[in-house]
Parts: sequence; C-alpha cells; structure tokens
Amino acid sequence: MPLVSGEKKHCVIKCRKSSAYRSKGIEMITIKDIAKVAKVSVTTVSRALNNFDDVNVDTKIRIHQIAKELGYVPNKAAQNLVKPKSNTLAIILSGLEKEGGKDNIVYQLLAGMYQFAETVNYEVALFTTSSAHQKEKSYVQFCREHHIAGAVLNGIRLDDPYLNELVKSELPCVLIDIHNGSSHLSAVSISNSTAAEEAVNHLIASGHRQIAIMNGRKSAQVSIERLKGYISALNKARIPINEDYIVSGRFLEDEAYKAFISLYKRHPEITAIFCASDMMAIGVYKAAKSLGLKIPKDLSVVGFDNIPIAEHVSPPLTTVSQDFYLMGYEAAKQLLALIENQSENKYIVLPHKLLVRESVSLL
Amino acid sequence: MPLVSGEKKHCVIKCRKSSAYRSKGIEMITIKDIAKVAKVSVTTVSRALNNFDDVNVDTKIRIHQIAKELGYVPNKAAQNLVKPKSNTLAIILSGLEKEGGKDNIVYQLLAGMYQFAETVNYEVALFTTSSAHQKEKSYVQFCREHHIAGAVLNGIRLDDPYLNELVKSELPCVLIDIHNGSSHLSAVSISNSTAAEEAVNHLIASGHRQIAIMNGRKSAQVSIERLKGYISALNKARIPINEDYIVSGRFLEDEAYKAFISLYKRHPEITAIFCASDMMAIGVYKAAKSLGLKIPKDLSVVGFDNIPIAEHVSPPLTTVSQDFYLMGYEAAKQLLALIENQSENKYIVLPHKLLVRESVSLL
DNA sequence: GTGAAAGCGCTAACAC
DNA sequence: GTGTTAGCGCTTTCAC
Repeated sequence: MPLVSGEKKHCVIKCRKSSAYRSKGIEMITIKDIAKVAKVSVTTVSRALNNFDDVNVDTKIRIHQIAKELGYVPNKAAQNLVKPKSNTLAIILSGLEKEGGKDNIVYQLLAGMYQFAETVNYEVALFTTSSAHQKEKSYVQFCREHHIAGAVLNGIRLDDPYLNELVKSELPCVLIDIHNGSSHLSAVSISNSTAAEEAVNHLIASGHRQIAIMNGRKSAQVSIERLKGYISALNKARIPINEDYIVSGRFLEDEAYKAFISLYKRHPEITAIFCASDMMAIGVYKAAKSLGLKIPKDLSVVGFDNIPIAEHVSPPLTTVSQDFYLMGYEAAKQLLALIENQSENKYIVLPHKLLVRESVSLL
Repeated sequence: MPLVSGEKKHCVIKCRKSSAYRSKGIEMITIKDIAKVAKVSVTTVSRALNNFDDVNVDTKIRIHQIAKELGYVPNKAAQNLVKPKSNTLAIILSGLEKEGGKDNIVYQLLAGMYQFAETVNYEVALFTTSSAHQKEKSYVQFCREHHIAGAVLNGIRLDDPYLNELVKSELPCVLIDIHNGSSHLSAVSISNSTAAEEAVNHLIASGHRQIAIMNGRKSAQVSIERLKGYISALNKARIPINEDYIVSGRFLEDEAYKAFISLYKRHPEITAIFCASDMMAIGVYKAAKSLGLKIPKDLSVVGFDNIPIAEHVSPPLTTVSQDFYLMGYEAAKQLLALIENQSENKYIVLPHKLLVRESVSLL
C-alpha cells in the first residue's frame, strides 16, 4: 500500500517539525524516530528500551544502538502520564530562607535523602512551602501534580493547616520530628525528651541547680519533647521547676539573645541554661558576652543539634548531637517501605549523643 | 439522546476506576470529571481553568467552583507533554555530600534561586551529579527528560566531561563561578581575582612580606582567578613570588590542615597566609594550633567566602564575603532572561567585600 | 517475536 | 461562547 506509506511519511515529517519547535531548537528524538530508523514498530522499540525479554536479542541490541546514536532521551512526562507508579520522592520543607541554613540541617537531610533515593533508583523533588504559594498550594496538591509516590516532611508545625489534609490523604508520608499515629504516616526522629533529659542531667551532675531552658517554637513537637525532658530531669533530681526559667527563643539566634538578656535581668541567680538548639545557644553566648558573663565560669550552657558552628565557638559548645544525614537517609528508606511494601507505618528512633565540650563548669 | 448519555456515564465510571488504581487509591480528578459535572466539554473546562477570556463568565465561575469542590489538581505530566514551553528551572550541583554543606553555600544558592523562581512562577528542580549516576546521565539528558527550560550550574569543574556537551547543546544555562564565552551561556560570580588581590593587599598593608596562599582545586576556575589576584598583589608590591608558598588544600579542611603543616615545616619564615576558602582557613587554624602557633601573633590568616563559622572561630576570621543568596537569585534571573527574552548571554559580576576581623596582625 | 491500536490528561486548532 | 477532534510520547493489551 504505497498510499498509506506515503501518508505515514508526511506524518513523521510533521512530527519532527513540531518537536523542534516545541523545545525551542532542542530536537527531541522519540521512540517513533527510532522505530522508523530501525524499521520496527514503536511497540518493539518501547519493549527493547525497557529490556523486555520477549524481543529478539539482535533487534534489541540494534535498537539500543540506534537510540544511542540518535541521542534518544525518554520523555518523563509521557512516561508519567501512562505509568501507574511513580518513582519520585518529595521532600517538603517549611521554607528555604536566607537566614535559615546556618545550622546545616536542611542540607544534611537533603544529602541523606538523595543518597538513599539514588541507591534505589528513585528521583527526588524538593518543594518548599514558601510564603507566596503557601496559601494556594498544599503539599498534597503539589504531590499529585507532580506524580509523586510519597513525601518526607521536615520543619512542619503542628498547627500547619496542610498537615491535617496530609494526614487525611492517602499519600505515603514520613514526618521528621513529628510522631503522629496515622496509618500511612511514618516518623523518624531522635528521642528528644531523653536527649534533653541527658543534657539537663549533665548540668545537674556538674552541680547546677538554677537551670533555665531556652526552648524553641511552641508549634514544634520537638519543643514539647525537649521541655518534657528538662522537667523530668529536674523532677528526678528534686529540683523545683520555676516557670520563670522557661523561656522561648523560637529557634532563632536573635530571639534567644533577647530572651536571655531579659531572663538574666530578672533572674541573675541562674548558673546554667539548656538551649533547645545550638543556634539559640549562640544567641545566648552573645547575650552573655554583652552582659559581661564568662562562659562557663559565670554561665554554663548546653546546646542541641551539634551544628558545625558548635565546635568553633569559644568555649566549644557542649551539645546533643544528632545525625541529620542519617535522618534524611532513614526517612527516605521508611518512605520507600511505605510505598512499595505497603508496610505498616513505623516510628523510627535514631540515636543521639551528648557531646561534652567546654561550655559547662563544675560548680 | 439518553443512549449517548448512558454510554458516557459508563465511560466515566471506567475512567474513575482506572484512575483510582493507577495512583494507589489517590483518586485523580481530571478535567473530564469536571466537564461531566458541569455539563460542558473538556475544552471549555480547560479554557475556564486557564482563565481564557473567550469563555462565559458564569460558566467559568461555575467550573472553578466545581473544580475546587472535586479537589481537582492539574496533571503536570499531561501539561508538560502538550505544552511547548516548560516553566521549570534546574539547579545542577556537583554533589550533595555528607561533609559538603558546612559552608552553607549550596543552601544559600538554593534559597536565592527558589526565591526568584517563585516570584516569576517557575518551579525548580534539583539535580546532583552524584557518583552513581554520573557516568550514565548527563546534565543535558536530565534536562531533556524533565522538560526543563534551563539550568543553573554550580560547582562544575573545568574538566567536567559534561560541561562540553552542555556548551554545545542549546540549553539555556547560567554558570556560577565559571566565565565561559558561549552564546547561550551566562555566568555569574564575584570578581575573584580582584577580591583575592584585596585580601592579599590587606596582608601586605599590615606589614607582611612572607605570604603564602592555600589555594583550592586546580580544576576550579575560582582557584585560577584567586591565584591571579595573589600574584598580582605581590607583584604590585614588588614582593617576589615564591613558588613554594603556593599550596593547595583542594577546598577541604583536612587537606588544608595537612598542607599547611607541611608548608610551615619547610618555611617557618611565613608570617601570613591567604586561604582561597574559609573551610581551608579553618584547617589552617587547626594546623596552627597543633604547631603551637598563635593567630594572629605568629600567623595571620585571611579567608574567602565568609561562611557562618568564620565569625565564630577565634580569633574571628578576616575574610572576603560573598553573597551566595544573591548569587543564586541573580543566576536564576539571568537564566530566565536567556529563556524568555532570547537575550544575549551576559557575565554578571556581583559585589564582594573584605571583612576585617581579628585574624591579621600588624607587623 | 512483532505490530496495531487504544489511551493516559491535557491543550489547541478549527468548526459551529 | 462552546464542542469536536487530533495529538503530545509513551506503555500496554491483544492479535497475529
């Protein structure tokens, strides 16, 4: 049928042209092009490229060869459209702010997650709930739009309006630092209360009795846990809790700075402070300096996180170390389990470690 | 025509089902579903949702309403498949390594880029050229697969095998820290040679004559530029260049530590060192400590980058500050210009600043 | 072992 | 102002 063949030719030429246009000059080779050169059908090309074994070995080799020569690159959009399962994981962050990266936490999380994703041949997409789009687009929406298999969430507040939607949705999810008992949600974190308790115990063991806590945002579950640990340590040592000693720096250096100055003015009897993050500990260091207090002689401080700066401040900061790289890695791993094995949701508790440096004095 | 209507119903039910399967329980509402409820065609729905003005206002409102009620989320894959222009930018990093984030540079770049992308309603995809996939997948391949409009590249080596492919491809690109004269490539960086020259001048002005340089990897263009600045400063001050004073720490703290110890053993007459990165300066700090050298009394050091740690080491590090957030922002901006306006490629030079702290002594 | 054809969700001519 | 239709690139029944 020469007529049909002629029609086909015309069609192909049209396709080529439109392809060239659509990607502004970057010619896109499709399986159709390969099929044409190899003189087989697109079906065969597809099967060959996907290494099906119901295709002749020679044909397969030939097709792979041609694909390579033509510089064929599969079109993910087309694949996504047609494939039931996605192979991309999302990491959803509360935000990527100019001042927010100093603690290196997000970077480590990302690195761990990418590392794991790579070993299992998954891709990862990064989504931030930034100010501008926050109102318009929810996490679930983003994930659906992008054909995402599941998400790891970090830095989400307990009162986040979209958290609830997520819990109700069926999207496989792993929460970092939030332990919530929903069936398709897993969680990973260290034991924040235990870690905080150890930190405060260290202060107590060093002879301190007037111990304050610089806590983080109330809307963060870790703040709640760390406060719990602080209270527990004090209780066990039969040290009365002074509500006045509990202040918040909202995880911010500057806020902590201000909060400590105000606290110290009211309570100069304080000899030690436990900070729920190293960034806040640094704020306290600065406040102490401006108050003329020497650390650890006049004030002992313990931090939390072990960020890169912690070992470089003077005196080096005693702190609770967390492995955020591992956390990202494990979160991704749990996510995959949720996605692939339909496995039960789990709550993974990672190890932590109290790093004793030089910011605590023996009283 | 009740018959037709009946058929339609059947069809929709089928669609629903298969949709449910494909996304494991997450039911995907399509414009077809909306069309059915609104009793209009998919075209009308599409036009309404995209805010075309050739659709009746009431219909439009009604369709938006229904879409909202049904929880409709557009399918990006389908859109990408059909739309000629993409609205996603890529940021390609040399790697996301466990130990690599301490300097906070990547985070700032990301933050700046995301910030800009958001203002212009673009998305951004992050791609890392990690060890495992490096051989299999090139930048260009990734970008084509993902229907990406253009890319910002950071941390690419001059000898990167894929850099060349990129230059030859027609993908709009912005290189950070590499100034290359290709027509569809823009670049953004500070003036590294000038900045280095200023840093070394500061050392010279403080009375130093025996000045070493701890340079970065040779395969990085910034290393070349910073060395240029070092040489130029020395030349202008008529201080002879001693090849032995030029060592490399490959931008790594540990390498710099070792390199400095070895350098100092050979040349104890050195009174100052210019480091091409703060991380290396920190390595030098440690080396100095283990050598029993006091900074700045016995050794003056100037760093480069102004990473968060720099102000916290003791003594606080005098360094050249770069604004990486701005760099990411500008890179994305240039990329957009390249993509949209078909604008000429440009080389954007960002400002830098010598931050004098306390690591340099007056000789 | 291979091909024809349908269809994923969406947009864009083109007709009415 | 709205509907019909074709098609984006790919995978996948189902025939042969």
